[in-house]
Amino acid sequence: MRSGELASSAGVNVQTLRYYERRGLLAEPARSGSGYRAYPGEAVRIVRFIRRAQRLGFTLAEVETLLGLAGGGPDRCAATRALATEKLSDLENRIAELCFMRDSLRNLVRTCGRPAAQRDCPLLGELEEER
Amino acid sequence: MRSGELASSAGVNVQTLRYYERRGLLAEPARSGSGYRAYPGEAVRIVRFIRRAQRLGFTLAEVETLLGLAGGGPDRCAATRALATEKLSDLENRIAELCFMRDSLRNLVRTCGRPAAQRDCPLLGELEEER
DNA sequence: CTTGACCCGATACCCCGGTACCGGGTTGAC
DNA sequence: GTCAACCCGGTACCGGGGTATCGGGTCAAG
Repeated sequence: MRSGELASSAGVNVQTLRYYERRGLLAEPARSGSGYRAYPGEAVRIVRFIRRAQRLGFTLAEVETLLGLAGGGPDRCAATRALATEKLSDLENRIAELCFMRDSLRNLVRTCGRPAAQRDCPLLGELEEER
Repeated sequence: MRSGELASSAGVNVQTLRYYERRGLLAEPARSGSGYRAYPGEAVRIVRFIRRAQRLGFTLAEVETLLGLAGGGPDRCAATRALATEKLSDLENRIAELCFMRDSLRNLVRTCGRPAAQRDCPLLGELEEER
């Protein structure tokens, strides 16, 4: 698969692929005789994975770590487990905060027809007095 | 409260406060005779709110919107509600994706002592074959 | 009345995650 | 055998979100 094809099927642009390659996120692919990159089919999944992780708020450096986790054998398990566990608690905190924010917005939507004093939004409510 | 005090109690640096002020996130505070900024006590909560929202993946532009929601009266309710609703579904999607990622990492932690073929991580597992 | 910690505005710079542009080579359908 | 569509490496640029630095004014303890 050439770079244009990979780019369009993974939904990124060609420059971005080269950028990922430079950053070490995407292994350097084989080259055709004339120097064109020849990606294996799995590259599509890798690139999509990168995008997904990014949407979830992981940085590219973290994505690199995440990709490393997948490859480690049982020999590297302790390190792998430590990394995964750390990411996990990070994730849990973020989920909890987002849920709080979500509940808070739900309340706002439910009550925002009322005068300010009767609204109920713990998140935004604390700012009601100012500005 | 002067800028240094606000900065340290909200956990940001003084330049950042000025940056937020330029961006319109933080109202211009009153000034002392000699031109020093004099922030009201609530500024601490506002700045902390900004940081929290950012950690959750909101951009500063979105934070501005969020701050706007708090102030809107019932007259601007329709617009407010629309914005809040939109953010809400956005939030819900992100929560769902993060939960998927969390479950996936949990499985990895649970099973990563086994040989690769017996591990169970839908997220990372799909990358097991390559690299 | 000096000295150190603080503040001011302005400007420049930094990292991240790309994106665009350049001059030039390759491919392949017509 | 030409022409559009693709690819190459290199380099420059962009927007977001700050951070650092400069030259100078202010405040308060000693």
